[in-house]
Amino acid sequence: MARGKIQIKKIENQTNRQVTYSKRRNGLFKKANELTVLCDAKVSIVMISSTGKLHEFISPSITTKELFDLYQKTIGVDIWTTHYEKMQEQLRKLKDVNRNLRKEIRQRMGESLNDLNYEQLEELMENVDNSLKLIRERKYKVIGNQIETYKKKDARQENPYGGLVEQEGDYNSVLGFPTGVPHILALRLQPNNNHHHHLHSGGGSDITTFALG
Amino acid sequence: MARGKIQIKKIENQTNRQVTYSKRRNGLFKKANELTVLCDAKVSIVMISSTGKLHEFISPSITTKELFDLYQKTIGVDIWTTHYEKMQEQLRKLKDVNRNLRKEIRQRMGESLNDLNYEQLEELMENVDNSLKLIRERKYKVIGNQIETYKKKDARQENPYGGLVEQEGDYNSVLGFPTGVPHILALRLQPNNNHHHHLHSGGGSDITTFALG
DNA sequence: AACTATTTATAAGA
DNA sequence: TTCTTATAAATAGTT
Repeated sequence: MARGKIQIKKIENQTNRQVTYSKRRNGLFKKANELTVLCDAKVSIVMISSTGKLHEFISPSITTKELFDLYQKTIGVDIWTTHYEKMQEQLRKLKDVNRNLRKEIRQRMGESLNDLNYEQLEELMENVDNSLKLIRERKYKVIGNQIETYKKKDARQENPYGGLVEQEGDYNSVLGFPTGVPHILALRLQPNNNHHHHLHSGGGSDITTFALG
Repeated sequence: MARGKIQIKKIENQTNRQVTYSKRRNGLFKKANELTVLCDAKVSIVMISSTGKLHEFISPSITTKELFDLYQKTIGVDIWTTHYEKMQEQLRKLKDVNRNLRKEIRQRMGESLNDLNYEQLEELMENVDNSLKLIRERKYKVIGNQIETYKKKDARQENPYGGLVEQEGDYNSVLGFPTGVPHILALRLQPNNNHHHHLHSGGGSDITTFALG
C-alpha cells in the first residue's frame, strides 16, 4: 500500500513475509484496539504466523476465556466444558459420598434413625455393640501399656515421642493415591509456564505474544 | 480518518457508533484476510458489539475450534489456572473431609484405634455406649409401632405410608452436622468455604459453580 | 449505501 | 528491529 501496490497473494520471500507479518499484525492490533474504544466492543484476535508463533489481542474489558465462553454459548462449540464438567461431576460425587458418610456417623451416634426399619436397627445395634467391645478391649490394652510405660519411667527420662503421640494423617490419600505418592505428580498440578510470554508495550492494550510448544 | 481527525474514545451517539462499528469491522476483517494470504498466517477474530452481536473472522486454512485447541495447548492452561485450581482445592478439601469422616467411622467401629490415647478411648467408648442406648430405644419404639401396625392391619388394608416407610435423606445436612459435632475426631470436618465461589441457588443440587474470571 | 476529502497504513528502502 | 516516505487504503462526515 505504499511505494507501489501489491498483489494479495503469499509473499514468497520469507524475510519479506515475516517483516510484513510483523507490520501488519501491529496494524491489525491497533485497529482492533481503536474499534474496542470507539465502539465499546469486545475483540479477540488470535493469530499464528507461518513460523508457528502465536500472538493475541484481547480487549482490556474482557478475558480471552470469557470471550471464548461467550463464543461457545453463542455458536455452540464446546472446548472447555468437557474438562470442567468432569471436575463438577467429581465434586458432586464427593459431596454425595460425604453426605452418606455423615449420615452413617449420625446413625452410629443414635441420630437420624428414622430411615431405618427394625431389621436395620437390629443390625446397627449389633454392630455398634460389637464396636463397643473392641474399643473397650483396646482401652484395657492401652491402660496396660500406660502402666508399663510408667514403670519404665523410673529408669529413663520422659520420652516426648512415646506411645501416645498423635500421628500425622495419611495426606497422600487426599489425592486418591494409595500410599507413598510420588510428589512429582502432585506438582504437575501446577500451571505449565514453560512458554515465552512477551507483552507488546505499544498502545497500552493487552497484546500478547506466545511461542508454540 | 477522513473529513477530519477523530479522537480514539467511545462514540457517544449510538447510531454513529454502530455505523463505525460496521465499517471498521469490515476493515479489520479485510486486513485479517490480507494478512492470512500475504503471510500464510492463521487468524481468528471474535468480536462482540456493544449491542451484544457476535461476529467472527477465521482464516480459511483453519477452523475456529482448531485454533482454540492450539491456543489452549499453548497458553490455555493459564486461562484455566485460577478456575481450575479453585476446583482442585475444593476437591482436595472434600477428599480430606471424606478421609476424616471415614476415620471417624472406623473408630466408631472399633478399628484404627491406635491413634487414640486412653482418655480419647474412654470418651469414644462412652459416646458409642450412649449411641447404643439411643439405637436400642429407637428399636423398641419401632417394634412397638410395628405391633400397632399389625394390629391395625386387621381393620384396614395395608397402608404403604405407614410407620416403616423409607424416608428421603437429610439433604440439607450435606455441608455440616446438624447437631453435636463429634468431638472425638472433629479435625477440620467443616470444609472451608472462604473462596470466592457462588452456589447456584436454583435446582437445589449440590453442584458448586465458580464465578468466571 | 455512496461519495470524497483527509487521515492512516504500509511497501520498499535505508 | 526501527525509521523514513511516497503512495495505497481506510474511513469520518456528508449526501
